[in-house]
Amino acid sequence: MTTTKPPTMAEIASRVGVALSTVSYVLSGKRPVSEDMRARVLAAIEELDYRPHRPARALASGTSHTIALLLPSPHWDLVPVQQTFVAGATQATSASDYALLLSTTVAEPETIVRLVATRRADGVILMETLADDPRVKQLQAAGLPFSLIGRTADTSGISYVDIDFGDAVRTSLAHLVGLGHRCIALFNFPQDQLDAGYTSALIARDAFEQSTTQLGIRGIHLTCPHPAQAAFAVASRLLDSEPECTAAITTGWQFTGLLGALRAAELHVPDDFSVVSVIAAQFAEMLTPALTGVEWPAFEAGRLAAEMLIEQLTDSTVAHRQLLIGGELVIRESTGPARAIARSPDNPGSAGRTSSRSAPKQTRAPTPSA
Amino acid sequence: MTTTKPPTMAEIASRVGVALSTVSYVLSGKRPVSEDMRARVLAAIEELDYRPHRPARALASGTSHTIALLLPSPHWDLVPVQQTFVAGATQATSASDYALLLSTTVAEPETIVRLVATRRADGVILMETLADDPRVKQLQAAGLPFSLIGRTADTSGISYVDIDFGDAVRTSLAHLVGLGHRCIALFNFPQDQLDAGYTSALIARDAFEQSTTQLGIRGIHLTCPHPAQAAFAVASRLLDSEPECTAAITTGWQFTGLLGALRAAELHVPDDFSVVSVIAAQFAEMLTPALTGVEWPAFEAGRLAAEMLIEQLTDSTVAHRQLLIGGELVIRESTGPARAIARSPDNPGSAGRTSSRSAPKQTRAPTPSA
DNA sequence: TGCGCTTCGCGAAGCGCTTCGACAAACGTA
DNA sequence: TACGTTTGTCGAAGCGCTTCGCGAAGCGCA
Repeated sequence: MTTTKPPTMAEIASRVGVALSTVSYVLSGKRPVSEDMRARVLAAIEELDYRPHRPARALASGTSHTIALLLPSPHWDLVPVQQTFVAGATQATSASDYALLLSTTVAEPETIVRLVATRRADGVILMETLADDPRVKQLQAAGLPFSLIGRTADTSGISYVDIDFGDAVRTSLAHLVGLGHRCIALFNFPQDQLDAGYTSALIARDAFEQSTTQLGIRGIHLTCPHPAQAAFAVASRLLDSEPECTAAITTGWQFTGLLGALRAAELHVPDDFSVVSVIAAQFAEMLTPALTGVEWPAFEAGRLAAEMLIEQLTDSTVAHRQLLIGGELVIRESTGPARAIARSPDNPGSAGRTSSRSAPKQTRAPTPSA
Repeated sequence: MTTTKPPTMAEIASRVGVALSTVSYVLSGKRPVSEDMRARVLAAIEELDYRPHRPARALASGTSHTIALLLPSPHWDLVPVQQTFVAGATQATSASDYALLLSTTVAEPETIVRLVATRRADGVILMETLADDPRVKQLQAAGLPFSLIGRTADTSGISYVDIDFGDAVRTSLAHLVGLGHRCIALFNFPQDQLDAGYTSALIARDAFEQSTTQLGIRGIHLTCPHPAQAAFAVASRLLDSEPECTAAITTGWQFTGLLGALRAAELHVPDDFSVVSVIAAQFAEMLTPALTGVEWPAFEAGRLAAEMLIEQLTDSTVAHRQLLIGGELVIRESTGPARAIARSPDNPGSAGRTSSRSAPKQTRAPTPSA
């Protein structure tokens, strides 16, 4: 309606009485411009509220100043950490005056290349990578700039930032072993994700098996179908068949099912059984008992992934950067000393209950607000 | 490295031995092209794997085929429903061969217009609208196409899709009243959000006050600072001072604080107190007890918002569409019949406990997996 | 005073596409 | 057979910007 045609560079130029190219050089700084001229041009730009026409710029310069972020699944059931990755990437992107394109990896892997082939984006950020990711191969084959949130098995020549999952598993194990636990289960991602080569799942498994062996304790590696609902059945079976297992580590949402199963079996957390989540959602402390778990600087990670990519785009000679960021194990109420006496199949939650109930942590209420 | 220059339309044209413009018309269909010619052109396109250069197209046509989605806050602490909105919008966007730009509304409201002024985007989707939203005014003043997920007080001439929050509050109230509750609290969004004019909060309040009056029951309207952690203190105070209050409706995450306070007061859910969440996150059923609450087709909503905008962009004569989508109250384990006897301040959780404990719903365990 | 040198601004040639007017050929009608 | 009409194709003029080569001053130095 009120849409007056926006001013172009030519109008700025003619208004100041200067060549079009001079205006361009004032803006880009790619050639020296006298102080006087620069000031006059900038004044005109200000006055007319001139904005460069991005597509025109993209056409002339051959770069769109845009990066694409590929979401793992179209329905986007991101766990909070992933969501935070996206937030971080968004922020870093706009901070560098880039734009962030959101896209889902649909069935046809073609999508990935298309974004860049059509010059909609200059580079790509990939999430949820597989150990041997076909998308990475495509990008490499096409010679397109990209960075990863996550990593592949062979990381030579690629830029990524990932959370140090292996370290988190080791730290969690150490914590539990320190509390006296000698038989610990790992509730890993679904089996099909392991089979597909989902890197985090593989790393968790390997770190767990290696570390339990090293520590000389018994480790039970479990995979849970459908992470969100999951793990209730798997956990019930475990509690039933492995009475000496007194603690578990979950890689994510499996803890909900696990906690449910523990409740159903009338086992008390942490007196009868300890639980650690290697990815603790922000609401870990809102649960009862509050969940001990590893917290990650996911916003930072997302930011870094974007920055790494933009750096690559800006300066093609820059070296690839690979970043493993550590998490922090926050000890809350779901972990405690191991019971002295093993559960008996008949009388599940009995052993040593009353005695250990008087253990230090018993604040059962969530943090009251001020 | 292997980056051969991608083919242009001119190359397609010369390869087929046809004018550049003909190729363009084959692609756009804006002028008739003979069947024979079209086939030859398409073959060449296929053969050379030609992709239109988007920025060039944008420059020539004056439209970028891109829409921008403005996230509420830079740190993006979206509740799951909001996240799902975004997912829906993403999907609809790519389905229409549009691109979706993600951006955060930073302090300077300037951002909104910039995206369009620089022709990065043709239109904007706004989330988390206020009753009197300055961003909406800006967009209207600038004459830019936009659609809302949410709505403003004055919705004349604007396209939006919103969830029917008022209806959800009424339905929830009816459910509780049907169970015999006569004094019900509403845990609304933080006071500052109400003050800022956050539409959903206002609607919830109004629907609640109107509906309780109509039903002839007592309604207690509460606001909770900081939704995520929140509500513990507010809830404790309520339980303390209002013994006859036997149920509450929360607009979101406040239920975690409320449940905590109930536990601390040794009140059993649902025997002593019923809880409904008007926005039930996907993990409502993973809680113990599983949460009764309203579920929303948020993916649809996001999809629709994007489609409405794209429709506007495509056909400027199209009428504005306003859509209020309903949620479904899913009754789980956190609501039950009201106690017959009121709590006494000294003996909080006693009244009628044992008797009502044998009520129908007592499946306390999460859904076991198959 | 004249030489080469740098400094700064100009003009023009694209970037890859859309779109408009023109025009040749094929059609219908009188 | 001559005429207007449609149908299908072409050429060229941009869209708003970047970038390259050129040249006009202005400089120091002999």
